[in-house]
Amino acid sequence: MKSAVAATVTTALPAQPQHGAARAKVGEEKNKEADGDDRVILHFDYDCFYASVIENAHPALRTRPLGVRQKSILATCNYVARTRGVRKLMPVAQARAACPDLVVVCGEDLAPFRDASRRLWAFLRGAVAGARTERLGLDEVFLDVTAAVVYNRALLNPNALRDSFFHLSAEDPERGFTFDATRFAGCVHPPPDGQGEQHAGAGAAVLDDPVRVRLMLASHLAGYLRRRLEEDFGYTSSGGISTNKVLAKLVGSVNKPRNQTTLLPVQGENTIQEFLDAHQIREIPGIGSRTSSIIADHLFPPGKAVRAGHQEPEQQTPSGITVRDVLRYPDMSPALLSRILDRPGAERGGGKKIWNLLHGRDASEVKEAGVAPTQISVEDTYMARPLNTLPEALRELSVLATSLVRRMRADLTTAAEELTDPSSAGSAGLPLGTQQKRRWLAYPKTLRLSTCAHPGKSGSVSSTSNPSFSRISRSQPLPSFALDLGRPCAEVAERLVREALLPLFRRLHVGRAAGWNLALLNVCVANMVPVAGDGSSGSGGGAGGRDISRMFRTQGERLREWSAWDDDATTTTTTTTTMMSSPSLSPPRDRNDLFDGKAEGGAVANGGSEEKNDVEDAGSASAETELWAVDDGDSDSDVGWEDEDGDSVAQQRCAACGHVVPTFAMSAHERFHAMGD
DNA sequence: CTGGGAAATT
DNA sequence: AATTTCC
Ligand SMILES: Nc1ccn([C@H]2C[C@H](O)[C@@H](COP(=O)(O)OP(=O)(O)OP(=O)(O)O)O2)c(=O)n1
Ligand SMILES: [Mn+2]
Repeated sequence: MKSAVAATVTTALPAQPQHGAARAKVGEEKNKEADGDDRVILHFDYDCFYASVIENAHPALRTRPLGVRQKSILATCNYVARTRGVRKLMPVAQARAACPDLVVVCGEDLAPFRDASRRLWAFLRGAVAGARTERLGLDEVFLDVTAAVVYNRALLNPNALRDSFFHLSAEDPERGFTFDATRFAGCVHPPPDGQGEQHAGAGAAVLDDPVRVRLMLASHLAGYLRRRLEEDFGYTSSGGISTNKVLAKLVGSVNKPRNQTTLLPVQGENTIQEFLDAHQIREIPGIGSRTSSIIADHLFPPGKAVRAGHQEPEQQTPSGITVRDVLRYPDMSPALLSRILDRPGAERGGGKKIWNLLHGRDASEVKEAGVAPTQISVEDTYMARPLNTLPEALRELSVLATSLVRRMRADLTTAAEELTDPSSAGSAGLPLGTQQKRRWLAYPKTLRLSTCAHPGKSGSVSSTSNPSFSRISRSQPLPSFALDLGRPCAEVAERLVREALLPLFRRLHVGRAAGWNLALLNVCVANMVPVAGDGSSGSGGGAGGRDISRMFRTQGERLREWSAWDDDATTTTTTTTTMMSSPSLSPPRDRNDLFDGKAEGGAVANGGSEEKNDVEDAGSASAETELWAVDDGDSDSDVGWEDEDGDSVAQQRCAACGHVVPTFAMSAHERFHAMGD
């Protein structure tokens, strides 16, 4: 609250002569509402992520319609299933009706997905020096690659654009890749004339349009990173390239599976607004179902006029209102939006924020995620048979607490190296085989228990956008014994139940000894305090190998690496010709030294955590045989991975189950054997 | 027969 | 402690 100086946004801008390539003063970000094209942001969204994790562990499933189930809905499904009418978040019964031979795998334990997500994130975060990375959920990553792109723009050689080299580090000239700077990688959004809707590779970049050149460079960077994710890790993704987070994410969904799209403003056209106008407001990241329906109800009151003509009883979330509908509404303005959305508990600058999103403006920074989570929770639902008696509740609390303690140890501790060895700053230094002493990276201060009562059988209101019933929660300080690493998880968990969770439970349901009809329990630790000497964002679950980017973690240092070229970028428009690095260095085409395929977060004892992924087959009774039958088709089971190239993928045979698995996926496959069964 | 989370904001 | 957003 110290200097709310620039809070009012008006800010006359008399003296801001810099144009185009002016880099952002990183310290302040609030009042720069100017063009908003001073950054370059990449967004990655892994394709059908949970399903991809399962497929990498069981490659035979790749060619089959696959759904990943949590209780009675499918969290996601692969693209084979989608062509057969299966959709994300679809009830299992409905999915099976649409696709009788759907293979259904249980995905209630998120550990495998969390683990895969972390390995991909560790790669992305070490891949581009000076870039900041932000994770959103398990399968999305934003990268702010402005510094690297500006640097590489300065090094472009106009006389040899086709043989350009993209530097991933200013310090190690060999780190990078070759690319053709006369074209974009992947798709561009408004599709260039003549080209079909889908394909791009779009036209030569005009060298004097700095934004266009930066986006061109970024498209190649995104393409390179996506190729690494696919070839080295086995995960395809969709990429979006633009100048802020909301646009990068939105445009990435234009060409969905295994593709990427760059939002490329066309001179003299209102490219960005036209792109946004056609979207349903609910589709804009940051405008959720709640906001969306409030706006819709205000513009088209339910009792009155007919909406646009097409309001079929189907149409779940989108609600039919487009960005254009909102912006064309009489007297629409940030202030009007604020009034519409105003209500107790509403967000402070809500109207203005929504207004900006509707215009594609998003000044929010890509926030570097700390290695340690700020919250860990474990939950289970009991829709089929709600909890009503104390023994039941205690049993479930015990299960959840055990799982929570295990996760605390996995995600909040690291191998304790220390002990008179400061030389570990540089690189690896793995304590081989020594007893796994671990120490806390951060410890939680708060324990919270949440419950949720069953909605009730008498068909209460199930409006599409409200939670069927509200959660209630109580919290208390986390007892210190919960941090004792010397005791078994189960023992700590039992004590946690008796001394903390049960009291919390009684506070939640005062005066009722039974008959709560609970449909959900959630146990959560939060309020993490970083352990001194480590910093919450320091080392931890990151890649074990050398990670150059770690040296540029702070903002000041981040800019320093690229800064020599950043400064004169504006003045020297075409004088960079002599700075070309030799493309003959030719980057390592095949193998990436950042990837050593080791397990990372799951170092802590993990054995038989709960259930492995059970496979069910709808059509036939032979559930198990579907998965483990090796002989069915060695030849055809991997067809999907030879799609475009015609190159075959290196494969190995799993010693445990005999299955043929691509080399890159072998470590994931083996992890599945280790997990259960 | 409608998951299992994580984060920001108030 | 609750709501809302995101996946
Ligand atoms: N309401 C949601 C949304 C997502 N997820 C999980 C399952 C997804 O696999 C993963 C990623 O979410 P996405 O929306 O990106 O969906 P997918 O990656 O599965 O599919 P797509 O290829 O459309 O990105 O997060 C979930 O459990 N519940
Ligand atoms: Mn995804």
